[in-house]
Amino acid sequence: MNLSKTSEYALRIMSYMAMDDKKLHRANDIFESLQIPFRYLRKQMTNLTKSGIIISVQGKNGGYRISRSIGEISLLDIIHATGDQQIMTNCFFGFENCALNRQCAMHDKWDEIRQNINQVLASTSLAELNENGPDNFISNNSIQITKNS
Amino acid sequence: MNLSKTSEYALRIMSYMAMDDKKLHRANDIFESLQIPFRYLRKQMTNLTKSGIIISVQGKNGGYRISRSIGEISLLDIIHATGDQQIMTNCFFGFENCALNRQCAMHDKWDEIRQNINQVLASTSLAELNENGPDNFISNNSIQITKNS
DNA sequence: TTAAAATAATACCTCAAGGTATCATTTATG
DNA sequence: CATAAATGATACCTTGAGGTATTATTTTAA
Repeated sequence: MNLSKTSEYALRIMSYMAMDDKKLHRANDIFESLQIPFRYLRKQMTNLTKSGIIISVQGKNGGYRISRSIGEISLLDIIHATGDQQIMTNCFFGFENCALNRQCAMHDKWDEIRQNINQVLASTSLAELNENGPDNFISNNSIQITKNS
Repeated sequence: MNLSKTSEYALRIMSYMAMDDKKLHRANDIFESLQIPFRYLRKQMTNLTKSGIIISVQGKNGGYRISRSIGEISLLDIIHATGDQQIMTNCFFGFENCALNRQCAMHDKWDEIRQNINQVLASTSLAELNENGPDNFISNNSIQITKNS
């Protein structure tokens, strides 16, 4: 009933990058601010690049940059970019055909919740998050983690 | 962003048992109707018994029965009975201290969603599900599964 | 042109949720 | 009392998400 860790990470990464949205961010900088396991972060930056939501510049002085205007990127876009297409689409009881055939006893109530969540995620942009105050989405319980390459 | 399979199963099991709430249901009957993997079902029936939401009668002619009035059992109760206490309590970004210390940029919007979900789950009883029509929460894409004990 | 600093690719490891297998225990009934 | 029919306890297997390790590639700049 929560987002996957991968989606949480992606949301934090994109939020962080959006603070300076024209800058080329190095994986190492993101790691030092967000404390996401470094090698996993690296892997995911590549995935996000493949999804097109960020672009990468290889080689020395390389890094990552947000590919579009932060006003045009919704939280739902970010979640989708992680490959998590199934955000709140399933039947409450987990029935495969619920949406198609007969509806389960929770269908209407659950559908309302799903639509609500999707609406909030789709209508909240990175730009809007930024307006809620700088860096308040960065972890505030930072136990220092060492990088190990 | 979905319930655990275990919680889905528990909801289906309880919904099924609620259709005849005074009856002693055998695991085998529940299996034949719901097509939940038999041995996993058996294990979970024992877990639900330990949680107190159902009672078990051992020995020949034994089975399981709902322990309280179905008007008094909410969907949230059932989810909690599976040990899933974390239903929609977490920070959107996954920060540990968000609720306590500084709030993340999504705190208010997300809190509203969480409260909404919890309110619906806590206020919907098994009795109410039953009113939505008999057995419409039973799987309708039943591929016959064999039991193997 | 070579070394250093960055990302990319690939393969592997770990752990918990979901699922399976086996044996033990309880109880009704012939 | 013995058997069958039910649940209980316990241990193990499987799979995918999350995480790690190693090597390759790209690019800048001394």
